[in-house]
Amino acid sequence: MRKINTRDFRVATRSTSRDINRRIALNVIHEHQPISRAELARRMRVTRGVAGVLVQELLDQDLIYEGATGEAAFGRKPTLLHVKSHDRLVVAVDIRFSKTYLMVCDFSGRQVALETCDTKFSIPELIRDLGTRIRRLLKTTGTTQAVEGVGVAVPGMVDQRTGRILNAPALGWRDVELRNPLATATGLPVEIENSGRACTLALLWLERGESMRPQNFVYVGVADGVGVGVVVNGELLRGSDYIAGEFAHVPLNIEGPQCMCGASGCWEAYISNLATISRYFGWHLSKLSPNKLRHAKHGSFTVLDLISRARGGDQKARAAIDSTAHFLGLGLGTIVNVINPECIYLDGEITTAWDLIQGPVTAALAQRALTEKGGRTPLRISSTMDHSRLRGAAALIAAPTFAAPRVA
Amino acid sequence: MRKINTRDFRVATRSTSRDINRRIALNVIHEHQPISRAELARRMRVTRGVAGVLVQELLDQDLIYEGATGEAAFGRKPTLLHVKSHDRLVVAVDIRFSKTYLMVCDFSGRQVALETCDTKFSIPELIRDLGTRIRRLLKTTGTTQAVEGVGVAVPGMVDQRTGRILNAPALGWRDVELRNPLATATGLPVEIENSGRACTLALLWLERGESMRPQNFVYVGVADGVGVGVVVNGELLRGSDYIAGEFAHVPLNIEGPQCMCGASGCWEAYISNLATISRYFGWHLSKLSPNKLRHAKHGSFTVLDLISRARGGDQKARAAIDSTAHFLGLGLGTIVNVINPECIYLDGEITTAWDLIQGPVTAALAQRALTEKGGRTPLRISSTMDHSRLRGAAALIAAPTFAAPRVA
DNA sequence: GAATATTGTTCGCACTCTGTACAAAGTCGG
DNA sequence: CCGACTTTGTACAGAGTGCGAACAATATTC
Repeated sequence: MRKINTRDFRVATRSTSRDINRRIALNVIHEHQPISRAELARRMRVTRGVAGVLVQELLDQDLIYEGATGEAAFGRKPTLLHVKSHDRLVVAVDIRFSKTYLMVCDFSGRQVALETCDTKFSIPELIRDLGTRIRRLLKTTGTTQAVEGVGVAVPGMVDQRTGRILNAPALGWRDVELRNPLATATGLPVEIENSGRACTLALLWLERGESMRPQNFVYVGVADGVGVGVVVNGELLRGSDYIAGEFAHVPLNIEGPQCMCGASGCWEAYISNLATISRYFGWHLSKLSPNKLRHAKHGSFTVLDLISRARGGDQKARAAIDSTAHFLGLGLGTIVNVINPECIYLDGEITTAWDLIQGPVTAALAQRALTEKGGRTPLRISSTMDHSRLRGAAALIAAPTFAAPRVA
Repeated sequence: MRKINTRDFRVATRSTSRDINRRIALNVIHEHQPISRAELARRMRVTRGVAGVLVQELLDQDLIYEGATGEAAFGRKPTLLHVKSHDRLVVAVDIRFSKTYLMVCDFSGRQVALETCDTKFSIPELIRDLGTRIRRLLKTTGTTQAVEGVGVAVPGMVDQRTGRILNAPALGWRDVELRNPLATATGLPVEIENSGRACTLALLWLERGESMRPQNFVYVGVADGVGVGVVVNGELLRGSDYIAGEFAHVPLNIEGPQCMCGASGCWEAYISNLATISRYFGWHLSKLSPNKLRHAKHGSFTVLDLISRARGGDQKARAAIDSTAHFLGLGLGTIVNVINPECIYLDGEITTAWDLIQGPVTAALAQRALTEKGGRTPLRISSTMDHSRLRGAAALIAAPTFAAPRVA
């Protein structure tokens, strides 16, 4: 039951019905490929005549192609249809503190080329560098196919509409323009998004073959910080200024440890990798000197080391991880009470110890959830895909092809 | 950019365009009434021909009517159109611990009849009582017009889809069926909703004349408990089990005071009227005996008394209110970071002291908000309308007439 | 009274889905 | 091999849409 916005709506034209149904057909083919026209018609509950016309238009637009002839026990054999994704290319960029990753991939997220380089912290330098690298990358990888855009994932708050980076403390950026300069430097459309939300988009748009994603879910990625993405009704929650979904800075205790964001007691300050390691070494996060902080963040000792120590019998390591698990579950309880998703996807190094932390996490979640069913919200380990941030950046460009048309 | 659900979608038929445009026309007329066909055509950016046909259909369906002839400086005078809401009736029911309110009103929320009675805590008794009262109420108030349904607001968690009350601690109900028995008892369609969300629906659907509501906002009502409703893209956030939006039980401090919900340190435990009064008297909420608790909840001393003492110079009262204001602002900060609404509507007795609390509230909000602009999210005092819960209950029945049709 | 302006209706046209008929291409059983 | 049967894919008339232009109705201005 959505209210129509009387200030900004779209009336239906005589081609609106066809637009809607063509898009539905594309999605059904994408989901069930390879599929015949007749099967498509049955799944869409339209006549084969209409399905035939829709398919012809999608063929004309070069969005799908006819593959081999299929098998059937009886009657005429069907011609099978596939979505054309292997020759539609995207450049995905993942900017982190340590490194910057560039990937060329197709619309389904399949990798074509990959490149790593040091992160440039000066914006003009970054833009110049990315421009030359992207041009060279496309030249070397046989750019016979058209590249349709550049997607960029950044650890920080991004206004996805204007393409400005509002605040990226990890990179030291505050209110800088990135999209437009990069678009002119590369001559391609550019989209920018927060890295946690980019991962969420990858889950929403680029997962096929595996079990279907629900229309309502939350993604939680634990790394140096905590990235969260919220999907409601099949759509990423963006909010009025495109900065919604920041569960990382919901407090567990307003009198708790200082957080990087300036406030105190944020969930992130309890469960980030940095917090877990600090807990092990007995550091006080808020009292760390900048030097020690940098060392803790990018030192040689990682959460993975901590986990292996815990597995080796180190009780202090085990306690640090259990504590993180407990706080992780408490925060998930808040997400369940506020968003009530069908499931929550968890990502990050800490999830490799899922066998160790599952107990405390689900116990803490059930403790704070308001309903018993909410307490049993399924937690799924986001099958550690390679380069999920890069795939999310690619989804920024690929998604509009498949998205539902705006109506009413 | 919404993803199409390939398991559950709606293909467009040849009447879909007309359905969409007819509904848009109804909403534009509702928003700008009285309005002529030509003006409607201009606002919808369609030809006058199409607008004329849409209007004719709405007239045939008895959803609008032709009013007086308007004035124009030049040319033929327009016939003005109005939405027919005064002869479409609803029964609204608001069940509280203290009293139960019944109202007959029209589709715009205009009151026709009102009745108050003691709340029945036994479900079979409640249903029998409501059934007879509704029948009698409709008989005495000239039921020449058809009554289209019964909307019920309940303080507690409600599965709006099945009409079951999951948990209403204030009334002592847990997992009870209410909708279907009441529907058979009254012979009318019944919809049930949590009272906080009902108020949100009233804001979304039944406010005209005043300034337009945004498509993204949050409602926060502070009473014995705290009721919250979240509106995203013009739609109430319901979640996968219809229990989303429970910001009342997001923690401020997981080691804080015990909350009625069983968890500790919930926002509600810091800012409910009960918490404010307890703070004044120096009670510890979690240590109150059931007897004292009942007295505190329904005793003669209310937050309004506390406010008048504060205005009279009582420093302890002033401190208690300031403290509540501070915690209120901290929680609003969480809402801003998670939902990023265009504005937040505040309701409840405490808002009558807005001149006293505005400072601490906005300061605390800005303290926790991640962006400067988020910290300046407008807070609006929900212009204390009479019976906002009842109007929300009415909206449960009235809204489907105006809602956008489901497509794709 | 003629010119002008605005409202509201009508009609041919292009575009859409719907239902039916039909051609194409295959299996099965004799 | 041939006819009965099944399934796929296409073709076409029909009904429901929006689009654009023309036209009638109504009122003001000069």
